[in-house]
Amino acid sequence: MASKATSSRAAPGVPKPKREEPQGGLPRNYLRASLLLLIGEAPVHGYDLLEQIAGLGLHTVDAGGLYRALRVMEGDGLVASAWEHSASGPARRTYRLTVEGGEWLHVWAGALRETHRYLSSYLDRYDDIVRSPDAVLPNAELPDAELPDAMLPRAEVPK
Amino acid sequence: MASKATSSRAAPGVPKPKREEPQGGLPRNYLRASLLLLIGEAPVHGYDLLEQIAGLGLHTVDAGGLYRALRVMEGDGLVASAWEHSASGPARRTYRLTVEGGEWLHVWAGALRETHRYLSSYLDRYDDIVRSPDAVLPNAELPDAELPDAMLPRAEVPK
DNA sequence: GCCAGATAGGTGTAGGGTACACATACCCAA
DNA sequence: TTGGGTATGTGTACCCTACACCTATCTGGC
Repeated sequence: MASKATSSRAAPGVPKPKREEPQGGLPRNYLRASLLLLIGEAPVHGYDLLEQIAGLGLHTVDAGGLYRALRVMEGDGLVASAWEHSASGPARRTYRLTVEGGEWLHVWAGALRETHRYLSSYLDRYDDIVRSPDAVLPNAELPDAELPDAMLPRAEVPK
Repeated sequence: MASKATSSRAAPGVPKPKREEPQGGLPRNYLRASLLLLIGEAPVHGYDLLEQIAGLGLHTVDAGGLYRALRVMEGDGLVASAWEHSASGPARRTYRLTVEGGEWLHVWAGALRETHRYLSSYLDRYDDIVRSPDAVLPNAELPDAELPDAMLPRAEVPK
């Protein structure tokens, strides 16, 4: 297998696993959590969020989904918005955090902190397996050989 | 609000947010990833996994979902199973990793390592907000006051 | 014997978040 | 006036998750 399918699409040889989704192994509802954080840092509008949010791991955000999430969050009372008519370009809807949104940001941060700890545990155990001499694993971390690069959970796993 | 609803159920006062789901902010497909890790450590059967997997953050796993995931993973060729008739108790289906399953474990570990880094970044930025004197946040991390403990993303956020 | 309970594995299904395609409108420069 | 960047949205299918429910085996107590 392997051959040469570096094209972000799944290799034809792979039977079923279509886990090359953009969000790979990011937390559930991470979009919501990220939006709360960014809006909590400073009031922003959607298009700005669309560009900033890549820095939190959401590289290929669906713009529509982001705007939809914002409207839903406003409906839930987590954020509030106001139109801002700039001299250049279309009007922009600027969001700010509500009190309840702030509470939820705290809650989310707590949950993500716990997730962070569990991931540390997961990765430690994984490293133990890989380093283990009596590796149960069929083939341990081949430096740069057979591992099919087209079936990644996320599009790319840099660094 | 707040009052006294420490009962793992959502407080009645909360308008919409039903984010008190068991899996809170754990990664997407974390069940699959965890099963791969555990089976990679040593061959096990489903019921055993059901008990072990809590150690990875999945405290309230749905047993049916776990068994279903195992069957699907076997259908995908990630694991292989064999019946084991013990002297005491019902027969158990023991799973082991296939070569392809091992490759996917590596892939998942890479994705989760990246997620781990992004969560570090998220939490750093959150701490910056909380510590910030000119906090944009309506109310910063009340030590143990108003924060409603019944609307947690995960059931409990210990330690 | 019989029944409760632990062990062990499984199905049905509704809900919700995500991904992808597509639509709309404003403003500016060529 | 046409294209492209800015800015905001809708429609919808898919798939994971959560919850309820079911079957079967074996052991121990009454």
